Amino acid sequence: MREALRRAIEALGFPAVEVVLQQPRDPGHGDLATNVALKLGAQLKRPARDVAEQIAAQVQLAPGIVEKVEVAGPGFINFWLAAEALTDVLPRILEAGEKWGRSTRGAGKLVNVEFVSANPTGPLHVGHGRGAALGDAIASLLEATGYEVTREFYVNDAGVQVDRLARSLWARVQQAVGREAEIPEGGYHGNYLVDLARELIAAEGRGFAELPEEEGVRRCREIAVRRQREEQDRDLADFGVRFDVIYWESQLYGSGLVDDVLRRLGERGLTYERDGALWLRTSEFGDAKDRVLRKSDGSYTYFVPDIAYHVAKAERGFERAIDVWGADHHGYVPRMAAALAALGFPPDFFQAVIVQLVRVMRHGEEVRFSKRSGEFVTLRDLYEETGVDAARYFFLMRRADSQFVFDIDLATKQSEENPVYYVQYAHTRMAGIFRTGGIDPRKIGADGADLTLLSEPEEQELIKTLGQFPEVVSKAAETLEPHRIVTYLEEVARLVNGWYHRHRVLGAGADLERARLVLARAAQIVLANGLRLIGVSAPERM
RNA sequence: GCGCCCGUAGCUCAGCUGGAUAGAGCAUCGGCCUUCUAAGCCGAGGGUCGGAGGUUCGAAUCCUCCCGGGCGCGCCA
Repeated sequence: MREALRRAIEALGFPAVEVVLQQPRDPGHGDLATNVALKLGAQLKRPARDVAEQIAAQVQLAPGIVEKVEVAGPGFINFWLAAEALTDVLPRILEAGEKWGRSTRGAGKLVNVEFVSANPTGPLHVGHGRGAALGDAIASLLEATGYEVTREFYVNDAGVQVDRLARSLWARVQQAVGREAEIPEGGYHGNYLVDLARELIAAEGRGFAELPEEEGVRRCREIAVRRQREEQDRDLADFGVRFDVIYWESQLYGSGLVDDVLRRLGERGLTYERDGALWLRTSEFGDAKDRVLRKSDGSYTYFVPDIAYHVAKAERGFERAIDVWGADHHGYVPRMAAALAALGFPPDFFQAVIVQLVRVMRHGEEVRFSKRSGEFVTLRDLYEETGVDAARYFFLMRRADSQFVFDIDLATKQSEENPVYYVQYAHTRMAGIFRTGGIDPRKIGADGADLTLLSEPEEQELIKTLGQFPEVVSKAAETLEPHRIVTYLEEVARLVNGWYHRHRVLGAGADLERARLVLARAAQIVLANGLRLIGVSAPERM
């Protein structure tokens, strides 16, 4: 099609332009349309309609594909496809089954998708949940487009925050045996540490509190970190998110990579000393200013291990590193990109996806959360109340960079007001047809079915839309935007529900029923595949 | 003050590498259950696409400025 247009343009002696074909939103404008004549008209300074007429007359299309060509509006060329060409996609969907929508664009390249990466200092909150849903869906999208994906969680177990956690727990241990102790400055006040301290005393005996402070804090650190990590993993697993690799910051120090990175930057002449500190010339690579690597007291800033961590990703064989970061970290993107550019990494190696904060509304008012005060909505609280499907769907139905309001009341409604069920219900209805008909959906084939009988407008629209799924998946993967899948699924569900309501499948007459079963099966496959990509179940019954 | 993101229907948001009358869900109003699940369908009302300029045959989409909201701007993590 595209090729035929290109040839026609060439034959007419017009300059070469990119031929863009799109599906017009108005069915009155055909099945496919192109605006090449408008582009050419502008370039040639000739009326676009004349150019369009010439192209339309010149273009030679394989018979049986296009039924009608028309020039319309300011110079669009509209095409109407023949019935066979349109329904041609249905057997392909049935044959591909679970694989429908997949592609091999990624060509087996290794990609690392790092997300959540919460400090091991407390339970995961709703913000982590949005990151988890997003990262997992991005990973799934990349897998669907042929990448080899590793889902990774990075643990800052060597920093100040963990130290504060350890000292906070130690203080709780002292309190548990009746001593006066205060949570240190910047420490963690959450009740989970009170519980953990009590547990510790129960398990280890009161003697635990008598340990020298240094050793007590050290053991508290180990115990608290292990405990928090276990709890986070449980929260994530029950949310349907699993990681292939948990990468510890402390691993980096053992590997010597941290010092190595500093050395490599120095060799390239990209560092300098000033005011007793060591600086990296990130401003030469697009950052707003240079950054400190080693403070004047001799210790490293967190920036150094972070750079080393990303270098390690490359050394582990990954060709792309995608990080899902909260909005509060967006300022570090140019800095990290600059550091990696300084080390000679290609610009497309590192990509950060910024996820905006989530506000949670309940009963019409905002639920505030803060780790300091120990009062917040945890991720587990949220999905235990709304269900995993609803929570994941809500997190993904909006663009990552939109600040959005999670309405718990809406998500928990078991009624038509809840958008989660809309897509699932469309899938359920298709399943219901097969169940009622006593048909095994996996055995439905298109062989021998006369698909040209699917001539109702609702059927034509639905078929066209089902055919777009692979493109939608590719685009979503390319842009790292899972919400495109949700938007698409809602469109499919709307068309499915409208079709289902207006036309019967079972009992429509032998030939028509046969054809409609193929369409119902194709719709079910697309809905199921799309839901799987975003980590939401596709139920048989509701 | 500087940087990034956002500003589209009453509410929550799609649409943004420019294209034909700006979409969905919720909310409001009116219809539809003897037939594959009404968690549904059909219809109606509702918009200066934050504002002002500019580029273009054509701007929600690109550019500039302004207004409003969020986040970030440390030898903190």
